[in-house]
Amino acid sequence: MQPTKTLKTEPCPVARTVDLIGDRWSLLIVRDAFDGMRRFGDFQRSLGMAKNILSDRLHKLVDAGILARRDASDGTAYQEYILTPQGEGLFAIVVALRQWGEQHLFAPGEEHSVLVDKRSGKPVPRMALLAEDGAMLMPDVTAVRKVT
Amino acid sequence: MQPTKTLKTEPCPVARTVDLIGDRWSLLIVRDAFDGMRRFGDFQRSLGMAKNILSDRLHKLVDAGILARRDASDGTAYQEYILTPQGEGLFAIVVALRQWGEQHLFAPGEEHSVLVDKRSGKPVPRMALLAEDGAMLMPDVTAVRKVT
DNA sequence: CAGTATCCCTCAAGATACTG
DNA sequence: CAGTATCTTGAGGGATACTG
Repeated sequence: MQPTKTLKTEPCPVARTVDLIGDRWSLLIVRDAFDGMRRFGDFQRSLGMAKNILSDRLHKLVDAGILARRDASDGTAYQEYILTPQGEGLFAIVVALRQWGEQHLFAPGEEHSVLVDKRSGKPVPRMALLAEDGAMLMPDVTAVRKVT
Repeated sequence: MQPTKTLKTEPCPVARTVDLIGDRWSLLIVRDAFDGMRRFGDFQRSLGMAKNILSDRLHKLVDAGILARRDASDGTAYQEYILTPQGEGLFAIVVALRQWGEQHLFAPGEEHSVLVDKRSGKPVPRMALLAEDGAMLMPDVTAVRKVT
């Protein structure tokens, strides 16, 4: 028996994604990367996590093709971790998590961070799933189907 | 020290959401609930997880206001678990996880499930973050800001 | 069938010391 | 500063037996 069942071979994409990044830290590292963070120490201070765990997660994210490890741009001997195009694809996930949390996990008036459009300075609208004609797709008009 | 640092009081909504549902099973239970699943045994068979863990997760999801526990509609003595409005709000997260997984975690031609619009039968478009004027918002034109 | 209770084990996570 | 290595702990997860 494997102690924790692997979901890597599940036919459901949700399951595979959760298996890959559904842990306590990976998505928070990615969030910080979206925020422009690149260096080991910056992540570590920002997240307050143990360095060995951070090291492990960074390697896993690199192996998964989500982050790329590069020589630091400032000429020091160190590395920096930047999002790959595949990693940038996680934006929708991070935004969806953020928007749900903003709406449901803060007391009224409680301070929290919001995502804004840099150009206008205004908070971004709520993300939604749209049909081809632009209508909002609610859960009940969608279904899961198998394809190859 | 608490063995696992709590993120419940973090100012970042992403962190709080991850703390709440960022585990191996919660989002898969929610996924199944979106698929119309309601009964304990159905979840258990679908997910293949230990019953005690399922019991624990269902309680936590109920406590979090994501699922509601009701008497079964078929007159049996048992309960069913259905998504609350707050739980339905997780749709965007599940869809975002699904779409990223579809794109990055399957070999070409490998069978997987897709989300379709029931009315047209066609796969739904990729979810994206849109500005008020309908333009797609890429990560680099957004920033995180604190508000109260 | 729908759970709850118990036991066990693994691994994620943390603390700390160490190296280049 | 940027990591790696080692040790310890406890929570998460699993198997199984039990109850209504």
